[in-house]
Amino acid sequence: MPKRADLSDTLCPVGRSAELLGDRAVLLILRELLFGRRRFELIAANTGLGPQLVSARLKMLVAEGVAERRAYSERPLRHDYWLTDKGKALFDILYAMRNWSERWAYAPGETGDGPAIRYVHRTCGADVGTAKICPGCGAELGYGDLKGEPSPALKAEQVSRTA
Amino acid sequence: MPKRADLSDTLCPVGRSAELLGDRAVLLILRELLFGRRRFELIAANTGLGPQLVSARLKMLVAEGVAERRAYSERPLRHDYWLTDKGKALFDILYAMRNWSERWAYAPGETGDGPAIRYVHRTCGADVGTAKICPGCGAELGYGDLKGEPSPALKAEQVSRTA
DNA sequence: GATAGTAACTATGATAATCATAGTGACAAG
DNA sequence: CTTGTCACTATGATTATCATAGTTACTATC
Repeated sequence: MPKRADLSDTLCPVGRSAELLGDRAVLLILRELLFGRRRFELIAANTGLGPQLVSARLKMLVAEGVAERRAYSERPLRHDYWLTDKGKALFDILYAMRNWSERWAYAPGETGDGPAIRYVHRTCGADVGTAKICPGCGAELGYGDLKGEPSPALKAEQVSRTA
Repeated sequence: MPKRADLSDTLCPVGRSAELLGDRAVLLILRELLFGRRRFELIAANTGLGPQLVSARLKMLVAEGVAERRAYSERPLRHDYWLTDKGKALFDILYAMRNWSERWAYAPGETGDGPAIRYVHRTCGADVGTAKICPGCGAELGYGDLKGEPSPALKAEQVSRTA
């Protein structure tokens, strides 16, 4: 393909974020980072993406100010990736994606009898289901407010990817 | 590139929707459909995508049950594209993208003095800003609840695309 | 009634992004 | 001094994307 058209100068807010998020690799890497999986090899394994793609996208995310690269060990020198505030704010989008999928993306019974990931509000303990505000306490739900519990089937899939 | 890896069988809800949404063309076309722009040529013009890409993606969206193709004229035979309920539910995701961009994706003053798109709650008239629930009446905000008003600069951009 | 639109597409060739696989550099452990 | 770990980089085959032009089936105008 020719160089993909650049949308970063459009004034449309959906277009702007589409430039960043309209890319499978980016979405998967952000999922990993939002789940607190920060190491290169773990991200590559969990997403199934090749190291070259992971490398290229992480560099881009750092350049965009969405993630930052930190040394977590000096000897041997090792780096991992953390979300910035700008990156953490993407939680709302990925959470909306999760909510849509739980409702529309599975065949009946495909996830067992519950959702693929059960989310609980950390501060009040309520199961939030797919709500935008906590049904227990009415608080808005943002980055870090939820504790996710993958279904047994999903957990098994995750284990098989890293094995 | 080789055939892109298929994620549609992953049990992760973010992975599932990433298969659909991790594509610039899809996001832009969904934006058009959510804004009520249903005709092929208009979608192509507003997104800047070539007709072949628009055609391929619309076919996919129809196959996925996100959109449907309807005849709006018999003589001459002409078709356009409408969102299904499954498609309308994607509003939450695009709205979250818009909210993120309004906060993080513009240089200071780039959009004038307000947001790139001002959204007003249809039923109560309140300016919702970038809230998830209406600050005026407390209602949840979904597809069709909001009336968007693009800033003068964005409106000019849209006009220039269709000219 | 021949020419010029209009709208929704399809066809073609050049280019570049992606994948799979293998390899590198710097260090630690046995 | 060989093996292992981790964060990458290198290479070649494949294919999606872009730009541009063309097609089909009508309607409207001259």
